[in-house]
Parts: sequence; structure tokens; C-alpha cells
Amino acid sequence: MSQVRVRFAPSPTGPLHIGGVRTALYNYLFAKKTGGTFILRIEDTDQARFVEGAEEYIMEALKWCGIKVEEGIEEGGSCGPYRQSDRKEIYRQYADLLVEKGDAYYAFDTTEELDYLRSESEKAGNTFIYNAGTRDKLNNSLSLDSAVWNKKLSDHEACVIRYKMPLSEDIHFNDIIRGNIVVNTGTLDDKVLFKSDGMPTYHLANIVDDHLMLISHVIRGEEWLPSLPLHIMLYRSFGWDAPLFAHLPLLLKPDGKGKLSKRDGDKMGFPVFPLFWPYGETAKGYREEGYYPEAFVNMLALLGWNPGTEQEIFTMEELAEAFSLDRVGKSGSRFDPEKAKWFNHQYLIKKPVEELAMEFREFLRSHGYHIDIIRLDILINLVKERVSFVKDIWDQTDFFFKAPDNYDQEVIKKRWKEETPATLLELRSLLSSTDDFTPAGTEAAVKAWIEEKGYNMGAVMNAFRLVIVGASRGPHMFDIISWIGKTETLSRIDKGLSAIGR
RNA sequence: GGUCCAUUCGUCUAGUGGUUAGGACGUCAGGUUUUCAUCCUGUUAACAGGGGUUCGAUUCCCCUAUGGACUACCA
Repeated sequence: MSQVRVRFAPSPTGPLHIGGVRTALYNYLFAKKTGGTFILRIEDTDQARFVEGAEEYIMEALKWCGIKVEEGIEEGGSCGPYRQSDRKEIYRQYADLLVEKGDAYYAFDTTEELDYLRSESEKAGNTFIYNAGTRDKLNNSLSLDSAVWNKKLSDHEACVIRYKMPLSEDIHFNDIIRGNIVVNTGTLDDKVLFKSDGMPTYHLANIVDDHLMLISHVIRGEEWLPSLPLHIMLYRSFGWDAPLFAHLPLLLKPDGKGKLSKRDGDKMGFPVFPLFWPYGETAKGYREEGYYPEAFVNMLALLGWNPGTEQEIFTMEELAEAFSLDRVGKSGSRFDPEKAKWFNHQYLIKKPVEELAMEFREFLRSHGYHIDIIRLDILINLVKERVSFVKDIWDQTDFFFKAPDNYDQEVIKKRWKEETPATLLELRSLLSSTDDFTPAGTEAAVKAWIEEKGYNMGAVMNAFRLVIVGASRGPHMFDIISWIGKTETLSRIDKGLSAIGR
């Protein structure tokens, strides 16, 4: 098998969508699996859609994901440049080559003329196609007198180069994921290969670059499938061996139909982009939402591909080892934000406590709390199983840092009895005289007292929790009071008694 | 409209010409717990429809339906 070389070829028109990230990931995994090379090529042949910052965003997003580019703008490589606008001079000669061969021709029709033809056709219920059936009636080097079009050329009249699609010919081609496909050229149109602005279109640039960059496998989104026949024809016209193709299924909206878009994320509160997009209409990112890149990548990898085993948690290395194109599904995958959270939870609970503590310390700082890292370790161990994100730890631990401002009415109704204040007073004095304020120490003392007095464990502990936490939630009481300390514990009992009273 | 692609629990999916159609997320229930959560156990629920082929089709073929992509001098 010849050397595997794959490329991820986004166009820098905005933030990279997670569908794009998945395409990059599958390319990367395939390269790693086969010992091949992963290349990043920027397809910026559309000057009108250029977006400032998009290229940097793409590179940063891949880095965050742990997808390492081997050849690209920053990395260099023997097949550069890797930005199509920097390869501008390359394309024209190939377009000309096709014209010389008779597989392409010059066309002088203006956008307005073509738009008019299209709308007229539509009114008549037909579809306008620029192809063998219509090209003779249009303005091009096939229909016009050679003197006429040569003059247009020498006058530098606006002109594009179109591919001359055969009248009717079945094109057979193979897709690694979808198998054999047949399309008749009669349904295809004479696509523009070279624009009047001096830039190639995607179709030409793509074929030329993939050939020049020795790409062995083209792994891209399903939206490219309809243009594959054209690409196959192009390879044929150039006399080049075509790479192998794999068209990945789309990522769909979580609800309803259609492909995943930014709006879905906004509507349902989950990110559609890996990183925060800071320009123009901003968009939130997985990174900023608190997702770990490993979890994000793991989740994405399993959306459309499966290992054929029941393993769900994979490191990047394991993914690369297990990956294969023939285990990629054919149908679109609906994205499930809930499962994305679950993946993050899996990674979070496996993180070393010290790391989580460091992360949470930053969070606390921004909320005005400065807590010793050792104490945070203890805290994290108490609650990490309960959260999916570090930022969620706060919701589970706020009462560790401040006494309750109010007390859950439902719990008061259920747990606050006639004798409760007296019992809590007893408990207060017991704790006050307990020197060993470790969880084990207070637990032993309190349980012995409850037993001795014949109290009901649930009644006492729930009332106790109410004055300490303010609600019916949180880790074990003795862990809580040990962490907040004796002074705070006693003060919260006092505060609770006077607030709830009776 | 035309071309192409797709269709297994709500979701991601496994799977085979003969299976109790398996797993995960979610849901629900029970258990554990001083509470909530976790956790454990269990439950739930699927082969789009119709024709073939076949002794037998979820699996192979055809049609229909539904969904999707594409249909630009955008990628």
C-alpha cells in the first residue's frame, strides 16, 4: 500500500463547526492508524467570503482537540504552500491545459444573464443547466465564432473557464463508505473551474492540490458527494490517478430534522463550536463551557463511527488504534447534548483531585474566595461524582463557603417539630465539647448521643442538615461540619435556631 | 422540480438468511443513604411501509414513504 496522505481542507469563512472538527478528527485518526500524514490545507479561493481570524481559529481548535497537523501553514512541508491563495499561480495553467485538451472552454455569460435564464426556466417549471443541451445557445468558445471569442479574450472581457461535461455517459465510481455509485453526465452541468477574478473554484483547486500534494484518501463531508462525479471526470481529463474517497455522514440537529447549525446550539443551550468565536456575531465554545478536549473528541469520534466493541471511553491513541473507515456509518447522526455531558462527567471523575482542585480554585477566586488547595482537595473528593463540569462544583458546595441565607420551607414543614430546637441545642452543646472534629470523631460522638437518648436518627440529622445547609442536599453531614469547622458549625446552629425559631 | 445519499429502541449504535434483536445515553422503578446526588439492580423501548426472492427475511432485490445533501464565477 502506498503512503497514506490525507488532508483536512476547510475554508476560513467563520468558526469551525463540530461537524468540521469531526471530519478533521477522522482524517487524523485514519492517518495515525495507517502511519500516514495529516495535512491541513486552507481553501480560501473565495475572496468575498474571507473572514478575519477564521484561519487562526481553525488551527487553534485543532490544537485544542489534540489533532496534530503534520504539514500545513505553520508546520511547513514539502508540498506547500498550504493556503490556496498562496498557490494562486498554480491553477491557471491546469485550467488552460483542459481547454487545450478540449475538455474545458471559455464562457462569457454574465451572472445577470445566467440568473435571468435560471429564473425563466424556473417559471416554466424546468431547471436551467449549463451543459451540452444549452451551451450552444450561450456565449462561449464553443458556440461563438472563433474570431469573436478570441477578440473577447484579447479584450480581456470577463470570462470563466467551464468544464465540458459529456452529453450522456454513465460515470461509475466507488466510495469507501457508500460503495458503488453511478451518475449520468447528462444530469450534470458544466461547472465553472476558473473564475473571472483569477481564482480557481473549489472543484479545480481541490483536484489540482490533492494531486500535487499526493493525497491518497479524500475523507470529507457528505455534502460533497454530488460533486464527486465532476471530480472523477477532472481526474480523468488530467490523466491522473484519483485518490480514494470516503464521504462522511452529516451531523444532525438534536431535535427535528436537518443538519446541525449554530441556531440549534443557541436555542438549546449547547455549543456548536469547539472554541469561543469572538468576532462579529459571537458563539460559545466547548472549551469555555468547561468541556475537556479529551471528552469532546471522544464524544465526537463515536458520532458516526463505532469500534464494534462495547468500549466507549477512548484516549486519542486508542481511537487511532481502533479506527477504521469501514466502521463509519452511512446515515446522519443526531447530536445529543446530554451524552456530551455524560462523556465529560466520565473524564472529570477520572481526573486527579489535585487538578480539579486547581481548576476549582480559579473559579472560587473569581467569586472572591481564597481557599487553601489542601482543603479544596477534600472538598472535591466529596462532590466530584455529582458533577459534569468543574463550574458545577459551586452549585454543590456553595454552603461550604457561606451559611444559608434562607431555609427550605418544604424541609421545615417536614422536619421541624416541636422538640427540634431543644434537640439541636443538645447537639450544639455536645459538638461544642467535642475536641475531635474530624468526620469520624463527630460522627462517633453524635451517633452515641442519639443512641443513648433514643432519638430518631433521621429526625435529628435532617434538622441538623437544615440549619447547616439550609436545604435537603449535600454530602454527609459529618464531612460538611468537619470542613467548615466547629466555630462555624455552632454559629450556624444558632443562626438556624433563631431564624426558624419557635 | 432534478440528481444523489440514507432509514434498527426517544438518541448514539451492534448485529445476523433462522438471535430472547445486544450495548450506551436518557426515562421510569426499586435498593443503598441522615438528605440530595452518586452508586447498584431492574425496567422501558426499535428493525419505516408494501411487494418480491427464499423453507425462512430485520438481513438480499424492487417500489413507496420519510428524511437529508446538492442543484452559484460558495466551499
